Amino acid sequence: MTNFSFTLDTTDGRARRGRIETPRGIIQTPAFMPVGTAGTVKAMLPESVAATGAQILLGNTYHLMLRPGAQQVADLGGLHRFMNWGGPILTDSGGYQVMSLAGLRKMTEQGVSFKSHIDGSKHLLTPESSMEIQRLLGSDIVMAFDECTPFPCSEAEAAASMQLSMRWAKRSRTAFGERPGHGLFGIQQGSAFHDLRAESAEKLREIGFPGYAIGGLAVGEGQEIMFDVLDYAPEMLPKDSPRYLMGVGKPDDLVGAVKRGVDMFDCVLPSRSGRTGQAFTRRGVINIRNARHAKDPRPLDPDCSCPVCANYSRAYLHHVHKAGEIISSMLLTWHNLHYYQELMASMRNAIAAGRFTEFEAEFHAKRAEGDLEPL
RNA sequence: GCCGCCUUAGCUCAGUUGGUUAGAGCGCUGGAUUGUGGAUCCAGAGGUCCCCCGUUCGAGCCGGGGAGGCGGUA
Repeated sequence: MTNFSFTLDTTDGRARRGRIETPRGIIQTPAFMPVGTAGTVKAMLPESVAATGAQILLGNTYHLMLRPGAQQVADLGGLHRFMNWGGPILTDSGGYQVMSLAGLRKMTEQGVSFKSHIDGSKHLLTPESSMEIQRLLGSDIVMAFDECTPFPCSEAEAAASMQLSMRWAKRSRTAFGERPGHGLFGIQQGSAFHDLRAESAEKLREIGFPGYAIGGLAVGEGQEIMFDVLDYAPEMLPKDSPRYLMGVGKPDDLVGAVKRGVDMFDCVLPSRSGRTGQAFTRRGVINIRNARHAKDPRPLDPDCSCPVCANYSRAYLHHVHKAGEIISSMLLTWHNLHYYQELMASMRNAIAAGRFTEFEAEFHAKRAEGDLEPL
């Protein structure tokens, strides 16, 4: 198991059950990757993240480049050792920050110069430097450097952005070179335009990657448009490689995307929402700060097997959240990540059993019931 | 007892020479958050301007009286 490989075990409709094998461990797909931007899944110990069932984490080139610096991470033994996570790590290339930090950067054909939001210092990210930084970090799955195309945008803008990302994908592939045990993923762009998505997929396939991401979604277009794109975009990518939908999403986004043939996801929502008081449950989303939870002795989700639901009441979680206590972020993030992993596991089981359609119906039926009746 | 200062939203306080529907921060009640620039952002509710009388076209603001609080002093 010294190389990087993907095996497709079962399909059910367009939904796929498979596994990615890396020297650092196996990733069962469909998979959800918790986001650990700056070398930590905020509010979580690595062993707690592992206990939720997560098999791979996401880290970020841009943030680690600024602080503490890629070379420093490398000098301290690489990101895995630095943050005490022994499993696989995927690193984003900085492409998302090209969009999200639009006010702090300048783009050229060569790459993107950023003005650090921390100290104002200037930093240049290019396909070559992004590959070098991700190599220094030691990430197992490296993402090509791209521009996450904003939404909405005209077809001409989407085309120009996609073409640039494809030229950068080629440069990323060249700069990545051959690194046994590590994989470089290309990223499809093209916004919500079918022909651009097709052209992007074709260019990526010509370059050749061990995995492919669908980028530029979940950027404000809404679920309906996103699903429209996912009705055709995954099929444009090779069947025998993992397909990674970047930045997605809410639980029902994940279910709809798996149904349409997506294998991997990452999203800040379970961790960020955990810090701002939102909990994901089988019955939908609840906001723990709402006054109706103040005296409720019941768990967040009575059907959840996580330690938070086993040991803490909504009333306690309400109290510690309103009091601004650190444990509030810890417990809600833990529950949310556990829920996401249980959701992925149940989808994997459903695909393996050939009953994804039934699973989807049950998933939506439970949510339609709504949250627990007030006491 | 006397002197001074104070009293406006749940709390801490702004409020111009008297002029439409009296504001802020925090708190409260909700909402948002999708490859993390979020102790963030958005919205809403909430007032007998201590009470009474007077002046005035018009008073949170001016005058008189009263109540309560803080400080000083004998």
